[in-house]
Amino acid sequence: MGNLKRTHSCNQLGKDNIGQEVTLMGWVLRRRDHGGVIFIDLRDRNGITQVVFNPELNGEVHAKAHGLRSEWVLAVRGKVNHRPDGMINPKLQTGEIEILVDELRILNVSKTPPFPLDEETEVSENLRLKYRYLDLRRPVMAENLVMRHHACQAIRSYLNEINFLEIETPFLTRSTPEGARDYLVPSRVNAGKFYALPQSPQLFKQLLMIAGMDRYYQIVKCFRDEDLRADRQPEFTQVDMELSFVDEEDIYLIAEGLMTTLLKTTRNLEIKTPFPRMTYQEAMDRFGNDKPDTRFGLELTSLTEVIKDCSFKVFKSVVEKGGLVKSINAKGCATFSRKDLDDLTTYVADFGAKGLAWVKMKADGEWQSPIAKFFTDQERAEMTRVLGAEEGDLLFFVADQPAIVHNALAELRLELARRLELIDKNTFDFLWVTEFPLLEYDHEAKRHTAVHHPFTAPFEEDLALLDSDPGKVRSRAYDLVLNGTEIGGGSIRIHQKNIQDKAFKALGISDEEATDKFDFLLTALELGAPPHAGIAFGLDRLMMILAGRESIRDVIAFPKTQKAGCPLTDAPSSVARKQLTELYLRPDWKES
RNA sequence: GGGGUCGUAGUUCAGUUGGUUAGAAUGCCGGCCUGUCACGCCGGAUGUCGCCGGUUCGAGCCCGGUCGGCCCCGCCA
Repeated sequence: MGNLKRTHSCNQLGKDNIGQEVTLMGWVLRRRDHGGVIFIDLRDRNGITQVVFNPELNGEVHAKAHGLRSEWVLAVRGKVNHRPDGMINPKLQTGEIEILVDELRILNVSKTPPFPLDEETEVSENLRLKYRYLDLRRPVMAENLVMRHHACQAIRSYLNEINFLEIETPFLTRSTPEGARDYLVPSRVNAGKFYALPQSPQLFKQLLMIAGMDRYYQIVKCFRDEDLRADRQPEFTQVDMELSFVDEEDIYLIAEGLMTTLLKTTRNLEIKTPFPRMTYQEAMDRFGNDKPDTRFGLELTSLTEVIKDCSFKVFKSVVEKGGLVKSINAKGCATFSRKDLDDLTTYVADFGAKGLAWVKMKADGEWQSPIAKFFTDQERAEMTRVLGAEEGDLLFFVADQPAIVHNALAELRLELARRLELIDKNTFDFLWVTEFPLLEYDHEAKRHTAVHHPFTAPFEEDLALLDSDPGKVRSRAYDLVLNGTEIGGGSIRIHQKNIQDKAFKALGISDEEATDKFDFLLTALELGAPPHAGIAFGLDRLMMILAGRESIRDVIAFPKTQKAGCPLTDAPSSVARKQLTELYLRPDWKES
């Protein structure tokens, strides 16, 4: 760079700087060479400034500028010039000015980039990830990282202000049962033993409460070795927190304040608090899942009562076997074609529905439907009434076991909303979902597993049910849902050993196993554990929603592909035989 | 583990019923051009049609397999 010092960023200069001598450094975005005057759009993280090489002003520098190419790295020194009349570019922040270059230094040359770094071309994600450092030069991508930085700053200052301590917890820790598959790290100094990377700092943050830290937070990586999705990476970031001497209301208040701060910082939006709340049961009944998108209607209506004695065998037998019949009224959708209906039937089949019955509402309450004939006039009238169906409406029915009915109709509801464009992209609807069941039955493992995690406190009045009817026990867990995405969750924790013992028992964890795996926690609970509770937010998902992106990969600097690989570094990779033997791993592993 | 979809020039894509020399745009290279801003004009070069095998007189196109990207189901306390 010689004696040149950068004086401004490429988004900084305006009318007020006219006449000043400045030095900019950045990358060549585009070159417009007129034979005479040459324009270069110089780009850095912040924006773009047009720099001008005029042969009449400086022939030597102009000649040098002729050879500039895309993504060369430059330092330019020159005067800020008011652009001539009619030459102002309103699309640029710096569009009123340009730099008349006196000195050009080529800090580095570049090969022709493997893909254009403009905003127009849609480049395959694999290529973008292989050259992520080029991809991130694109302003849209850079803006996502800048927004994420500002969000983290806002989170830290908000929590610091209300007496939270940021405390680090180990990455090399022990594997615990329950939950996701662990990433394992072999121990060199302990033959045959393994660390696990944390799925969350759950137990450590509880131990920090027992240590009297009172309020803890951490913006921290968590690791889960499960398959990837657009909103799931094997390593992801949580805003993790834990508080002592609090109940649900304290958590809600602090979380709502945090979300308010985030929306203000990232989108300059004021949001309304307190957030609405809904029990798990109500969410399932009305929306079919525990993370309802409340930006639109299309709610589910139960018809089980109405049709339980009907003569339609499909519906009747489902009800007799403990199933449900539920329906969505798609207002005004009677114009859907046969193909639309077939597509939707195929769509819900992915979610386990064996069929999708439909009714097109005609004049005078008449049903146009393959299943109309199975019902009496009275039954049809009653269903029409319950669903509030009117001429022009389209009714969908799914009959099956509750889990399938709810899942299929919840997904149908979302698909209908997308097709009908019912979702306002500028709305941010938060919702607390509460009173989750403590346990759910795992048919494969033939035992109950924790819906949240094994350290979640049950409702006190439900404690007696732990032995008699464990599936009925409600937990003091809560999820925060934003626009139909679970962005956070937590619970009041168990802080008494006898309750924790009961919880392990209900999960089918024997005393021996509990002692083996969780002795440190059980011991700690007996040494003055305060009542405590916590919550964790998925930062990647939050940023994805706030940045209006479809994938968390767009808000992560170096994300993984669906195969959990990194096209840039080519991780994961083979390792030297010696590395394996040092770790007491058999180096000649073959697929059996 | 399963389903769907994509893979052709550096990039984004087109490629008919299986038929002769695989195209377009953009980028790249060269020339011209003093006010552009996705500058313009003229010219030029550029292909392991992901990979392997099969069917066929003949395969970018059909079939089987495989690798990779993306979306989804399962999975993700």
